[in-house]
Amino acid sequence: MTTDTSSRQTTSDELRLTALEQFASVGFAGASLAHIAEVAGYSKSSVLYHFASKEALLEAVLTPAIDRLEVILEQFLAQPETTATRMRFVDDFIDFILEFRLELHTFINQAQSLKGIAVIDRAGVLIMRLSNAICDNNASVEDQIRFGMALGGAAYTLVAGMNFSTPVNRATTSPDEIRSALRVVMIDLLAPVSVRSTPPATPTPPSAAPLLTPIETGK
Amino acid sequence: MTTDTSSRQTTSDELRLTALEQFASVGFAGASLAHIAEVAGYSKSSVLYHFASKEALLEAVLTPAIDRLEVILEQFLAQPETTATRMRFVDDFIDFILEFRLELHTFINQAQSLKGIAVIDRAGVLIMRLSNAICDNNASVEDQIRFGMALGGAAYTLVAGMNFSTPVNRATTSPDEIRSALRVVMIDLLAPVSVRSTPPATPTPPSAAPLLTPIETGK
DNA sequence: ACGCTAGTTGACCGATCGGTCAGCATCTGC
DNA sequence: GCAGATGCTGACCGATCGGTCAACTAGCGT
Repeated sequence: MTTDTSSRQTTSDELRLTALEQFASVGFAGASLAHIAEVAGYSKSSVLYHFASKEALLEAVLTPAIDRLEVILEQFLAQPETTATRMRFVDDFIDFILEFRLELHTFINQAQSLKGIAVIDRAGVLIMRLSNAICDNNASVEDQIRFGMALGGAAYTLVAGMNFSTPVNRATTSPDEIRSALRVVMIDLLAPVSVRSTPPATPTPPSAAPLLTPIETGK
Repeated sequence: MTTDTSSRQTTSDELRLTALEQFASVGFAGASLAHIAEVAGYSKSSVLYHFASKEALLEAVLTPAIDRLEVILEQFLAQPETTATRMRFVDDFIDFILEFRLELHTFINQAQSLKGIAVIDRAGVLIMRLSNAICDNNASVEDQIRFGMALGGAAYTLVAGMNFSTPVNRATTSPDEIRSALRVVMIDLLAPVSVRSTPPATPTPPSAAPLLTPIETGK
């Protein structure tokens, strides 16, 4: 057995990585086993030797990300909710997004068409729980939109959105710069929904509901 | 000739609509001509009679949305920039997103794999110009992320994100409610990039509404 | 030397893909 | 009546899809 616990790259790993890139860029339906194999430097038969089917390959590709997300969520739900734990949660979540951006992008944009596959359904309920954990009680439509835009927006921006920037921009932007900017925007997006739960003493005067001013929509 | 200028549904229209739904839900690669035809109630040959190829069908599906987006952008760029014109632009943009959510979702999430198709490339440069128009001078990384999250987040939330909500929620949420909530969040996201003089935002309410002066969305 | 297992591959399969083509209605103008 | 579009279809094509299978190679314990 090649049980190499260290960082060595096994065939399985290479195939998983290549498949992930393909799934994220051309979609699950658009990525053929033959093409994945060719890019990775193997034959289609080899792919099907390591993974029972195309669906099994998808599961193997996404499962680590979903596992990690589940850990983060459980850890957050296990503690009593304070501002500190909530911030810790947001930071963990940003770590997750940055580390598993391709997996997130794959799931976010294709979950609807992949319903029925185990890991996809599992991720679906996880996203639901995540949404409830952040918006929890009296989740308004606006709160749900804030969460959805944070999730879908991050997935898009970090994967597809970058391709619109000039190559110069992409090259000169350090990961740390992206991370801190993303953090600011994410917190800005999710702040109004989080303010609600932990104002023990300090106000938020009733006149100004957190950030929002009622706006009329003509039609 | 069936030049019916009124709202009658021609075969071409039915096919376009069905194709749009399929492209948005299972992706361009995953949507087969035979399945589109079957759902619409025609044969695959009929689809290829009205549209020269699968790519031509995609172009016919996306072009109206891109045309509309181009008009909005040109109109904004033609005027001197004031708070009023900028708000008008944001409202137009939200109208656009709501009306063409499926087209936007299709383009946003599959542009990278469809590069080379005319309408996709055209949409790509349009998005670039749009980003520059909103972030214009000294666009920081954070500004670009804000724009990307607004764009990708809206596309996701309005199409895929809704599927996670309970059916009850989906049914009881009126379009107007969604629209106004989306407007608040979008402006919240894009406000800092337009009012750059404002110091780094503390989540406290008073500083939050720089350009949120209530304006009728004349539509 | 031996058998066993893991890894890899090409040949092959039925199904489906996008696309072509000849033909069948239906309607129009003459 | 009929010539010519227009709309639509089934039969068919080569290519590619996901997946199966037998065969081959290389290493390892005995």
